[in-house]
Formats: sequence, structure tokens, C-alpha cells
Amino acid sequence: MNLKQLSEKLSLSQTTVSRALNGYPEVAEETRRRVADAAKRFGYRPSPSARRLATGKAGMIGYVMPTGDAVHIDTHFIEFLSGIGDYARTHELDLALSPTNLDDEEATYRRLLAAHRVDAVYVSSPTTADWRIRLLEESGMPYIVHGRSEGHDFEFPFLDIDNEGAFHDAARLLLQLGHERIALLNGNEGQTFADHRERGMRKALAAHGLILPDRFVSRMTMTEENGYRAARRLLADSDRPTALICASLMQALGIMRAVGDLGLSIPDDLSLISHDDVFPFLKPEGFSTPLTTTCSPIRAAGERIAERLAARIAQTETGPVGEVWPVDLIVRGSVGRAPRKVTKQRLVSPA
Amino acid sequence: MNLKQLSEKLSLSQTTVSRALNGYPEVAEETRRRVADAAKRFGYRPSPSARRLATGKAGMIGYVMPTGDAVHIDTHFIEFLSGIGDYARTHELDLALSPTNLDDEEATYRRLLAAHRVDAVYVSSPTTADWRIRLLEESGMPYIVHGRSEGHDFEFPFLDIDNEGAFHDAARLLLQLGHERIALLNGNEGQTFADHRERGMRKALAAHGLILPDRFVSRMTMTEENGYRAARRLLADSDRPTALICASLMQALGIMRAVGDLGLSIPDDLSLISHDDVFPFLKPEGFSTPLTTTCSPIRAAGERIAERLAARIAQTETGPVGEVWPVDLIVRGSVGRAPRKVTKQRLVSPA
DNA sequence: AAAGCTTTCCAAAGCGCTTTGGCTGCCGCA
DNA sequence: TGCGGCAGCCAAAGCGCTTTGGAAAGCTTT
Repeated sequence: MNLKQLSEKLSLSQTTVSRALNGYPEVAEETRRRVADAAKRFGYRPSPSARRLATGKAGMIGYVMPTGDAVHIDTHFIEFLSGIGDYARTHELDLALSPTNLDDEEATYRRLLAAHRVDAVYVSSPTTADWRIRLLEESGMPYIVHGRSEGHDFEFPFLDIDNEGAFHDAARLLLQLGHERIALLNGNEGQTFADHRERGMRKALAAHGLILPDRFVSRMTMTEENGYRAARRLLADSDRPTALICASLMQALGIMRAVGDLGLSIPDDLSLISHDDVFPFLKPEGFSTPLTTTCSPIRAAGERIAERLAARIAQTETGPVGEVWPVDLIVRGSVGRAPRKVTKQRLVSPA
Repeated sequence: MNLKQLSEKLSLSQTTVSRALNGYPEVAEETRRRVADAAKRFGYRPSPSARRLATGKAGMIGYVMPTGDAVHIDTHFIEFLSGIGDYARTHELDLALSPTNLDDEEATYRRLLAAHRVDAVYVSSPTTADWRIRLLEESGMPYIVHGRSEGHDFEFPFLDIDNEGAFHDAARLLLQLGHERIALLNGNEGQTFADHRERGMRKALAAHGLILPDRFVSRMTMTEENGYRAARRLLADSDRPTALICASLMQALGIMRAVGDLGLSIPDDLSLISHDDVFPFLKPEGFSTPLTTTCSPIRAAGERIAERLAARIAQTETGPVGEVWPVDLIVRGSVGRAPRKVTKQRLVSPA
């Protein structure tokens, strides 16, 4: 059933039916209702291709997906993608992926921009002075950055969470509980969000007259394995930290394994706070010791980005709009008062 | 630059130019060359939307991507997707993802089929008597299954690797090296590829008059963690296996960690063979003990599936074509002769 | 040399939608 | 009574491509 047939059934012109369906003002309310009814009854679905041809929009949002050597396949990616998809599928949008290996990334972007097959693009995991942002800014293609990037001489539209505030609050909580040796297991070098988190934590410490010693902060790809390693190293020290803040649940899992191996316990020997991007397959409240987290659903962010991209395509949103989402600190069983003292005995006790 | 403009520049009709570009026969070779030249020179790119409207094809291949509770985010997924994308981007195809949570999966499929927005679909990780295959078969939508599914009363097009042969060969190699206690760390219940692998291994053992005892085979989601756990359990046994075959590199990593923790060594105490789907970020030849693998690049499979889907859309390929790729057994340092005997001492030696 | 093929090209009709530029009544106003 | 204004509708012109149904020109055949 197409527009023409539908309009004939209604004894209306295609123009009117089209306008009724798309919410244009110059159509009587009563008519609009009739049209909407009929459309539903006959199961009318406008053809995307026709619409795209007529409007000149591709109806797609694009993402350049790096794959290849040295690319850490990110668990966040799919979850975020799902959020985008949630919005996309209900709004006549499609999500087109352009895989690329890291070497070709710039070429892939340029091709994407030139080929005019997508209406908007989003950029994830921006690094400092990310060249992709500059490229997009110059191209005129609507885009949104998920996260922030520093070191540009222009503003750009982004959606980010308040990483600094989140880790500030997390650290402050631990300080209030009497912890003074707090370590940070952070994301990789160059990732803006990791910089922000570290900054937030340092500020909280500074407010208590403390600093974050180098040996208490490590940067890493956020895997279980790396979390385990870093925790083993940290906890083997004679003046080991009494609390840990980490940047992802994967790291938290590794940390908990390390803690178990060493015969320590959470929160008695170590308080632990993790950032949680809210994965459906991993719930910190279900851990054997429920985990305190700074929490921000990444899927919702994906959905919001899709929504804003749609707005930018429609020119409803313009300019370098920045959006920073607050992050909740959810206190659960994994934090407790700082232990009085670390006994020698415990330090060497085996698994 | 569109077709009309290009055809004017060439003093040809749109028809001829279109045909020349699309390889139709009724155009002189010389003309075709002129057209191709001009097209390149002016950077002409046909508009996908227009083409789609005219041909009635959506120009997209679809994938229903499960996300949500209990979905194990699969590392294979992105790599496979990349393969699809490699083909897609050079062939006027786009890859459209429809995320869904597991509960809605069937509804999502039905919507996808009804909405007519994709020309073909692929199905991954089929289970026994997979309902998705039946649904697609009945819908008339072109599709290909990546893997196989048993228990259907009809044939269907698929691309699979020779899992049975691969694990047969792997087991045979170990048997030839004198191993008699060989354990299998397999994928999850219900996954056809895992069934096939187990079958192959059993056949090889049977040919040597051996069987695979229940305690030597475990099914699991193929993660590092699960590999570690299973290996710890197996290797703690007094009559522990002298060789292990596992279904993914992730498991292999876990196994190697377990072996290290127990103070054992590969291949002296344990021979290890893993299946390798060839991830760019994980190379078994680079392991401290290079790993023997059964090897089949999953990205190439993605590419091939895209190619075949394109053929099915064009009706070049029809019918229940099945394609089974051979799997290479690549012998590296992680296999050796079976140890003479397992000493008591070793069995209890700590990390 | 006329008839019949081939080869090579073209004009024009869609594909299904959006959007421009009217056209019709009907109301209110002077 | 006449006229401008407005709400509500329509016809038709695209959007850029593919494809149908010729048609002209060149060759072969009888």
C-alpha cells in the first residue's frame, strides 16, 4: 500500500495525506484523524527510499568503527550502539557502520563524508585534540561527540557525563570514611574521560590536604586482566591503599579476584568504588559484595545522541551544544570505614 | 554531479550512461570506456536513494543484534561485522543493525521482515532447530546462516567451517603424540558448532579405541575466566589430562593462566590446542609459548557472507547452498609428546 | 536491392514520496 | 455588496535513477 493508493481510498490528494501524516499545519484536524486511522488500518508504511530521494536525506547515521590491530574491542561499544538503535528504529533512521582498520581511519572518514550516504556521524572515545572532530567540523556534516576533547580552538557539540564530578564524589566519600591512601585504576593515556576522572579525584584529595602519589595511579586498557594485575601490584605493597577507585566494572572484577587471591576482604581490608556504565549482563548490586558505583547508563547516552543527531539533521539543534550528564554515586556494601591499621601478618597471608 | 549532468557532458542519453556504468551489454566498448573515464574524472557517484527507489531494493543487509540481559557480548561479533562491512562498503550495500533485547527478538525479526527495509539478513550463532531460520525461510527474505543448525525439515543456505574436521585433526595429532587423556573445553550447550567440535574429537578418539569421559568435557561461555576455572578444576585432578583442546583463544588465555598458577608448563606438562577465529588483537603465534591452533579467519567469513547475500539479492544464487570451509591445523610450540607419567610431587606443587 | 538482423543508442515512463504554487470557499470587514 | 484574508485542499513538478519500448544505422542474407 503506497501513498497514492491510500489517498485514493480516502478520496484525498497525495499532498494532503502526506501532510496529514507528517504533521504539517495546513490540514484540518478531522481530516488528519481520518488519514491517521486509515493509515493504521491499511498498514501503510512510507517507503524510506522514496522519502530519502525526495528529501535528499540519507536517513542514516554513520559510525566509523575501528577494527584491526591494537584496537581494543570495547564492551561499551555494543551497549552504546544499542541505545542508538533504540532511537533509530523508531524514527526512520538507520545505523550504518563503516568498519575500518586504524591505518585507513582518516580515509574512511573522508569517504564517508564525500559519499553523502549518511546525514550525521558520531564520534566516540575522543582523545585529546582529536583530529576526527576537526575533520567533521570542517566538513559541515552534522555530528556529535560522545565524550569531550580538549585542545581545540573551536567549540563542538558533545554529550558527556560528569566524570570529574563523579570521581570527586567517590573520593570524597572514601575520605569521609577515613581513608587516606586511595588508589586509582584509570583508563588509557590520552582518553579525555580518564583525565577528567583523575582530576576529580585529585581535587577531592586536595580538599583534604592530600595528594595522589604516582604509584597509586595507573593507566590501562580497562580489562579484567589489567585490573587484576594492577591490584596485585598495589596490594602487595607494604603501605598498600585502603581504598581503590576504578574506571570500569571489568577492572573491578579483576580487583576483586586479586583481593580474593590475597585472602583479603572487601570492605574490611579494602574499600572499592567503580564506575559503572550499566551493562545488562553485569550488575554490581548482584556481586557477592555489592559494589559501590558511580553510575551512568551508557545505553541511554546512545539513545540521547541519536535523538540529538536527528535534531541536528533537522536543523532543530545547531551550534556547539554541550550536554553534561550528572553521575549518581550509589553506595553499596563495598565501602566501609578505613581499617585501623594494616597488620604485617595480613600482608603476607596467602590465599 | 548526477546522471543527467554527466550524460549531457558526454552528449549521451541517461539510459546509455546508466547502462554503460552498470555493465549492461547493449553499449559499445568504446562508449563504455568514455563513460567510465568521465565518471571517474567528474567524480560521479550514483545516489543510493535514487537507485534504491528505482530498483525497489533497499540496498541494505540487516542483522538483528541481541543485547540485554544474559547476552554474552561476543568478541567475534565485531570482527565478523568488519568482514561484512569490508564487502558492503565496496558494493553499494549498507549494514543496518537492529538492536533488540532477547525478549523482543522475534518481534524485531518480524518487524524487520515486514518493514521491507532490508534486502537480506544473516543469522549468526544458530542453535539446534533455530526458530529464526524457520521464520526467515517462510518469509521469503534472502538470508544466510553463519554456522549450521540441525533439526530442521528443510534445507537452508549457510556458511560454516569444518568444525568437526578441525577438532578431529587436532585430537588426532595429540593422539599421535601419545596423549591418551585429552580434555575438551567447549562452547555453550545448544550451539551447533560446539556439538560438531565435540563430535570430531570423539571420532578421533574412537579411532584409537578411546572415549571422552564426561569429566573431561565442559561446556561454557567462551571467556577467559571460564577457561581459567575449568582448567583449574581439570588440572587439580590426580589423573589430570595431559592435553587440552579448547574452542576459543579466550579460553586458551585462561587455561594458560591456570597452568602458570599451578606451576606447570606448556607443553612439558600439558599440550594445548585452541581454535582461533583470528582476531587482529590477539595472535597465538606471539604467545610466550606459541599456540597450536585450528585456524579459520572469521572476518573472511563475514566478507564471504556479504558477497553471497548480495548474490542472493541479485538472484544469482538460489536454493539451499551450503558452504563448508576447511580449517587449518597450525602446529606451534604448545604441543609436545605426552609426558611419561604424572608425578605425585608435581600434582601438589603450588604456584 | 529489399528484407531482416544486430548493434547501439534514445525518449520517456515510472519508482513513491515531498513540496511548490495555486485554487476554492467561507468569513469578517468596511 | 465587494473584497482581502485565511483555512483547507489539490495538481503537478521534481528527487536521480532504472528500464521499457522503440528507432536509426550498419550488416548480412537471398
